[in-house]
Amino acid sequence: MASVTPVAGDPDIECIGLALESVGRLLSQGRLVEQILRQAKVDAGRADVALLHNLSSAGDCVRLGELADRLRVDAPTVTRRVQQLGGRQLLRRVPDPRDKRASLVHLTPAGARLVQRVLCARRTWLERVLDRWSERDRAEFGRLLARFVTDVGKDLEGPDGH
Amino acid sequence: MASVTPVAGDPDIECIGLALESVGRLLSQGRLVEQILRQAKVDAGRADVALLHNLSSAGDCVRLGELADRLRVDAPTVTRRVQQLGGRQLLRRVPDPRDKRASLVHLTPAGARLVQRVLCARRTWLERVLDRWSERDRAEFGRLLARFVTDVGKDLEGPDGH
DNA sequence: ACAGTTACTTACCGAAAGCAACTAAGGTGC
DNA sequence: GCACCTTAGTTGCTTTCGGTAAGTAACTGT
Repeated sequence: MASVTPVAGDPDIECIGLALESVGRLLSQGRLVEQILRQAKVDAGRADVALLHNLSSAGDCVRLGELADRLRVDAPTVTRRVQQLGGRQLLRRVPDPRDKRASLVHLTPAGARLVQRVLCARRTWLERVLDRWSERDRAEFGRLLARFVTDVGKDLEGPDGH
Repeated sequence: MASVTPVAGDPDIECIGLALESVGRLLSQGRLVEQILRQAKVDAGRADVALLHNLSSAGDCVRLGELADRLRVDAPTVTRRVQQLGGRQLLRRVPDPRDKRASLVHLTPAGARLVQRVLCARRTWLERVLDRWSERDRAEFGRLLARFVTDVGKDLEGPDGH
């Protein structure tokens, strides 16, 4: 019993679904990511790195709420990470001059260096993994993956309003 | 400060890395997956589903250790999941006749039905997300994603031996 | 100016997985 | 056949990550 899907759909869809499941497990499940972080001599969890990286690509001075939206987590999660990272001098908070409820966050030089180390380690890892890929496959993979991310994002925002 | 990568590498690599980060967050972080599960009326976590699905594609009667290898988690994790899923009659354990230390696991009909519901919901979701994708892009995405998974797997096993 | 909303915080909880230490069963050498 | 090591699984404890609920302070529309 078990084994095959009785209701067969588009085989490409099944293939994507299966691979996506594996990718999700690989990427989320400590192991791989933490290994890259250790190698980058970075003492921070995945969530920390994601926040810092996001901050680095978001330009200076982002509000906490915007960070939450970008990371697709909710407010308390961002609050905690920011507090912790602030304590470690990896980012700094300044009050928003236009809204006294809010605060703006920006990377410190140390935070920026950390992000660079992570990006560098990730690039090294990816280059190793994609070693035998053709130039064309890499470009195609990047393009499709990016498109997938935006389409999933749109789908998440679509049904229940923003 | 911040913003761009001072050390630029292959732009495709950067693009893939960036998208991969997003995909990882999307797939690991409850939200999306749990939404699919809820819609499939499945009362089980991601880890449970991953185990059951793996079991379903592994054929009958797999040992716990083999499950751990396939899922890339360690033994205690599998033990706990199997205990819980066994209690819910979604899988059954039988002692391994050839090794009294080990036990074999197989899906029950209820477990197989659960997996089918999840696959079905996932297919529906993916079809919606990939709605406007060309046939060619879907096929290409599936191919590249699958290749990526196997290459990452090889990389994980390579350095430190299996 | 008062009600309602927004931005963030605090406190509590659950899911998932890792590590260390343990038990039981299987194999090896002598 | 008996020490000895290895392997399969289990149990207990810890960490990381994130969500929900409830609260406070600041903004905003009428």
